[in-house]
Formats: sequence, structure tokens, C-alpha cells
Amino acid sequence: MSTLAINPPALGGTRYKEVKSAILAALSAGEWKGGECIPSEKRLAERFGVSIGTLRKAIDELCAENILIRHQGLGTFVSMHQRDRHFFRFFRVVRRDGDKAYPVVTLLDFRKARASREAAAALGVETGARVFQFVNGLALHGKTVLIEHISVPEAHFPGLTEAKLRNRPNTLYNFYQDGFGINVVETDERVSVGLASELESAKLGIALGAPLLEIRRVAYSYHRSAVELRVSRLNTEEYEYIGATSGADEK
Amino acid sequence: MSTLAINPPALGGTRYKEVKSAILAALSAGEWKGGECIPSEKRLAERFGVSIGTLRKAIDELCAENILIRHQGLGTFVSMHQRDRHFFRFFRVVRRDGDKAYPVVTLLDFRKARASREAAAALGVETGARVFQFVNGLALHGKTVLIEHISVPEAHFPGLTEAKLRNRPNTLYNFYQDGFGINVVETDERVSVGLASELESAKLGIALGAPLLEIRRVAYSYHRSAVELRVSRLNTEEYEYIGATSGADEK
DNA sequence: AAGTGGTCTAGACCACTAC
DNA sequence: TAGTGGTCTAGACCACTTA
Repeated sequence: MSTLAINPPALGGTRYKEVKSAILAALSAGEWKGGECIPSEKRLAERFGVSIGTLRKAIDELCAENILIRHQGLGTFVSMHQRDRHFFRFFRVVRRDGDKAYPVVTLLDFRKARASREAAAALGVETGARVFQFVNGLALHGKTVLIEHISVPEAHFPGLTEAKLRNRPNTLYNFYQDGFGINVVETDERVSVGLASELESAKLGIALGAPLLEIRRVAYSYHRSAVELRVSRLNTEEYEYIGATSGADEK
Repeated sequence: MSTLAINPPALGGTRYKEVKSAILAALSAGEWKGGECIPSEKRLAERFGVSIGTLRKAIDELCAENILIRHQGLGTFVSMHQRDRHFFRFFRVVRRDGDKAYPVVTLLDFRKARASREAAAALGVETGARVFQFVNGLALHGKTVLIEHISVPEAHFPGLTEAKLRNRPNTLYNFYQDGFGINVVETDERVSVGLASELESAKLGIALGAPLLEIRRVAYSYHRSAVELRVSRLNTEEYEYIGATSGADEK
């Protein structure tokens, strides 16, 4: 954990980008963990050998990416998942009237398996690599409306068991963070129409083959390394998916 | 079009927020139009009576919201729609293999009508207010896969006719900008499963009542004033909707 | 009162674009 | 060469939090 000043100005690009990379590297290395306070701006500026303004610009970008959170008078913190309404950054299902409710999650299945071609491609592992697969049912306002099929690479989640998953106190991404040091900071989602399988028919109380909203999500940690593939199917009779709220950044 | 310095520091909040508001007001008033270059940072800083750094912070936010675009060595410009790949900020349909193609648009219907309750609520007008309603068919790779039902308030689009709409040289939002001074800078979208009407059945070549991805969009101009309601239905056999690419801002 | 982030200044120098 | 935005500095003062 070197605390040396970073490289001279000209090499990697600009000073503040280098500072940003250095902070990201420290986060990846676990120097500061989820929810913790990082050193003050003054201290970090000294550590990296830049002015406060430059240091702030690096942190500005990390805050814009929801990787850090600033609190005036308190300090700058490593972003945690699902705190308060922050939860709805990744949970994008609302009732048609706009009401946002926290889902009640039930683990429906858990198994060790081999990565499908789709899962392997999404997660950046070999086809047939060891993965954990599990299925959640999510209830809103007392009714199950969403089924999630989740795959994660075994290599990133050593010691994961059905019991641990079932007994987690918080949300799944918080569990990833606390239990395995994996911080989900970004997701990509593709949406299409899918059909209800037997499982979904039974759990959602709809006909076999009934149309459902199908959401394929890949979740990423720092430096865009994939950590989870999730295929969700939503009954949109009473609920909707919140799509693009354009105005913020896209690439 | 006053060029006075803005208010003293304490009133509206912070200096740079006031500068930002003042720039937004000038944009709304049409002082600088789509694609035009706004005055240099130095000149604007003098005009508003703030330092360069403060002026830059205001412009930083407007660039982050895709309202302005900076070009080093050239100047700062009012954002235009659908230039190059910028088009795909609002067009969120891709082939399943990820291929992005520009749609070929066909106007299928055009009429004057009264706002439905949904349209009135979305657009912030009275139920029964005069609106234009029109329908587009969008073809990708030679096949029509998306039908758009669009409502816009007559009051904001004086003199709009079917002929003008049909003969527009560019995309719809560019037409709004050039023809009516309306800049779409933000959209909200809700996604669910819908069923094919007769029109969609005929144009998309699918069965009546077949499931389609239904996207309800409200488009906003500066200061979040609603200017368009659009209900789109997509055949997801070969195409998908790009949902949240979380990592950038959400509220 | 001490420490934090939030805002703001008044410049400097650099990289890029146009002429 | 002149003008633009991009980066960076070395502070100042303010607002907020905790004690």
C-alpha cells in the first residue's frame, strides 16, 4: 500500500485522472471499505502531491459515478448499496401509479452449476466454468411480481452457501460488499418480452407462456469487471420498469 | 435581453447556480439557438460578474446535462439533436447482437385531436386541450419493428402540418428544434408489456394481440417543461430496449 | 472550537483550432 | 498568431457536523 506521490504529469494523461486512478486502485485493493470515510481532501492532496483543486476534480468524477459520496462537515465515504432511497438506483420497478416500495425477497432455488454460454460471455469466464446459480422471488405490496435468475462466478464468491444467502440481513449487493468485498457500481440492462416458464407461472400466478417483461442485467465492479448476470422477469399488470431517464450521461 | 450582472451572492443560492440559471434563461429566450456557439468563458465571466472558475462550474453542469457541448479551441455550443452517434441517446433500440442502426421512419397517420386524460396529465395541459397526434413506423435493417404514437400540444407547435412533418430533413427532435425552437433535453420512460392493436398487427406483421414491448416516454425541454408524449411498441423478436446503464446519475 | 467539504477567486500555462 | 477551452495552483472564506 504505497503512499508515494503519483507519477510526473505527462505520463498517464492528466494529473487529476492519475489521482482518480490511484484512488480507484486503493479502493480495489480494499484500503478503504464500503461505508468507510476516506482521508480528508487536504490529506489526500498532500499524499498525491497535487493542489486541493486538482484533488477535488478527481473526487468530483468519482462522486458523479456514484463510487464516492461527500457529506459536508463529515467527510467523503465509499458508496454503500441500498442505503435509504439509494436502493432504487438498481431496483427499477415501480407500481403504475409511481409508488416505490421495497421488495420482499424469497430464495426459491440455489445450486452449483457450470456457466452457460450466455453467462460465460457476460461474466468473462470460460464456458463451463463453475458458477453459483440461484433464483429469487420478489414481492411488492404483498404479491410476487418478479422472478430473478442470478449467476455469479464461484471464483469471486468463495464459501457462498444457500444458508448465507438466505440469512443475509441486507440487500444482495450489500451482501456482496460485506461478504466478498465486491462493490457493484454499474449495471447494463437490456429489456425485451419473455414468456413465463413453469416456475414463473407457478410463482407469479399467471398462465404458462404468458408474456412477461424480461430484463437481462450484467453488474460490474470497479474498472468494469463483470461480477453477476441476472435475468429477471416481471409481471407488468400492475408494475412497470423505469427505463432511460435521459439527461444524465450516456456514452 | 438584459446583460446586467446577476443578483448579489446570497439570494437564489450559490453564485454558480445563479449563473447556470441565467444561462438556461438565455437559452429558453432563444438568445443562442441550437448548434450555435455561445460567448467565450472569459466574456461570460465578465458579463455575469464572476471569476472564470465559477463560470466554468456552471457550464460544467450544463455540459453534464447534455445541454451544452464544449470543443477545445473552438468554443461552447448549444447541443443539437441526432448529430452522429448522439442520436442514440434518445433512440434506445438495438439488435440482439448489439448492432445499432438508424431507423427509416414512415408517417402512418396525422390528425388534430383533443388530449386524452393520460396525454393531458403528461403534457401539463387541460384534458381536451388541442393536440396533434401522429403515428410513425420505424424500420431497422429493412423491417418495421417499432410503432410510435406521438402527442404534442398544438399551442407549442403552431402551424404544424402533415406535409411539414413528412418532409422534415432530419430527426423529429431536430425538427422540433429548427421548426419550433423546442429543445428536447431530457426524457422519462416507463416500460411494460403491451398487446398489438390492429394497426400494429398489420404494420409489424404479427398476430393481433401478440405481446410487444411498450415504452411510454415523456420528453422535456429546459426547466423540465413537457413537450411530447410518446407511446412506442416494439417487436422484440430480434431487437431489444437498452434500459438503465446505471453508473451515471439518477435522482 | 476544530475539522470537514462547498464555494470562489485571480491568475498561470498548456493543447487545440482557425486564419 | 490569436483565441478558445482544459488543466492546475494556492490560497480565502463559508456552512455544516461533532464534540
